Amino acid sequence: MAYSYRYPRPAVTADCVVFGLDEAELSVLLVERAEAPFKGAWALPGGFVRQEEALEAAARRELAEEAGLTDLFLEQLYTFGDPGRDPRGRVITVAYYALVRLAEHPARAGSDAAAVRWFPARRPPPLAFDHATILATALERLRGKVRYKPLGFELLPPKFTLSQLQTVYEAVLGVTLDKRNFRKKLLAYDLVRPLDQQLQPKVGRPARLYAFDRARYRRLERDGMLFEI
Amino acid sequence: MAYSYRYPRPAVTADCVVFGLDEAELSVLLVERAEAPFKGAWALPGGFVRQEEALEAAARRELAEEAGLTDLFLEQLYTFGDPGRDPRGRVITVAYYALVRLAEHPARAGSDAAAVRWFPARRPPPLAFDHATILATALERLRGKVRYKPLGFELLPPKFTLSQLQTVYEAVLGVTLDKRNFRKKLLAYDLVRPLDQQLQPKVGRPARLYAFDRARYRRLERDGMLFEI
DNA sequence: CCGTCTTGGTGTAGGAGGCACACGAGAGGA
DNA sequence: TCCTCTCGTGTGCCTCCTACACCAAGACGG
Repeated sequence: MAYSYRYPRPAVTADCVVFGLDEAELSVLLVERAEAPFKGAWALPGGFVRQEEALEAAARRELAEEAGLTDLFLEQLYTFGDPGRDPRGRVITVAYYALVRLAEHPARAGSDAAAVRWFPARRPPPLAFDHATILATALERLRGKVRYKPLGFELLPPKFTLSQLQTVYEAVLGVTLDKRNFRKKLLAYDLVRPLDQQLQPKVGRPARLYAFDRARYRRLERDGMLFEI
Repeated sequence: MAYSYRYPRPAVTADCVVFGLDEAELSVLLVERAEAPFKGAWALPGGFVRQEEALEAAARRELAEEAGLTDLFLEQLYTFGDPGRDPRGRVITVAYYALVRLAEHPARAGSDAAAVRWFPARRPPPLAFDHATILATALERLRGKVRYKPLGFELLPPKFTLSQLQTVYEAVLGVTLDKRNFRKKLLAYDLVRPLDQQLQPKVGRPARLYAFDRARYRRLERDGMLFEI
């Protein structure tokens, strides 16, 4: 069976830049390509968009198929469509970026990929296609957006300590922040709710756990206030 | 002649949200559709991406063909691809937004459109397809980005008065700004170069002209300083 | 049991920058 | 000459940002 069109049409894929946080380093999930072109090279998870499938749905499906990831924060990044970016012909890629709690998602290959692994996001291996450009674009977007949208929480478990949250911001922004100022500013927004629980670290004093309060964030957003780290 | 593929492929279009500034109101350029579907309705300028054409190039070509616009500031906005957004079948639209100096570009229909007109960007007529959604997305992006990127200058002629610039920001942000504070803040960035020329308004005192200094902006950007209105 | 190690948690003072605010200047037209 | 209109300018207050250091709580080992 074949599909015929009067004019040539590009193929369309949805690819994902999945970020996770490994201790204090920002990581990106890559899959080893099982097929030519770039067989054996590392690439972003993704694949062709089906005819009756929304773009974001395609991205989520590919993540589930290739890496077993479901229910993650996912947002459209940019669309890459230069002729020649894929040796097979004209392929337009709608790129997404995703944030996951890495601890909950150890790398495991899904049915469609030879291997799946986390890599340091700022020191990736050589990538297939123009995926290095896509990754760089995603890093830039993440760095820009984390400052005024509550993305940082997506990289952490539902209950987290303020030190962990600070680590997230430091990893994403690539800077070090003052502990007292960070806590003061964050608590002033009233976006995190302190819990009556503590997290026992390997060594040192136990730390209080907090939870992100999405309802309060929406209220803040509606009132025109803007959250800024 | 027909093109056959093993799997069905979506058609891909590039559509543009073109903003201009008419006195103190933000305007958007729309074209009247000459063909079904939505024949006679207003729509964003745009059209199909050719096989060997980059996405942005397609957007620029359509703007030239449909509205005679060339050499404008253009940036990718978002990609819209829900099944069912076009009654002809699966169509994925890579949307761009553009900023032009409206005074230099009176509306005139190009070869491919029945009519071209400027409309108030916040009170558009009913639009074809999901173009109202695309316009709303563009407005939101513009409002967000104008605060930290020097987009405002793209809506003005190369030589402008500070009052005109303030009007741009007020139109885009939808707020009123204090004249003294606006000037103080802007001049502190050293991004506009005062000229030894004046603009004579219809009535009132003549105003000094300024020019945006792109080189200084790049330097500022490189030094990690961020421009914020 | 006590000392040491490690991480958690807290307050203040000084300075920069945002914001609110009013009036004289220059030009044209009546 | 006077009226009207737009341009252009400075200050004071108050908020928020930043820089900075020490005690607390628990674990572990000697």
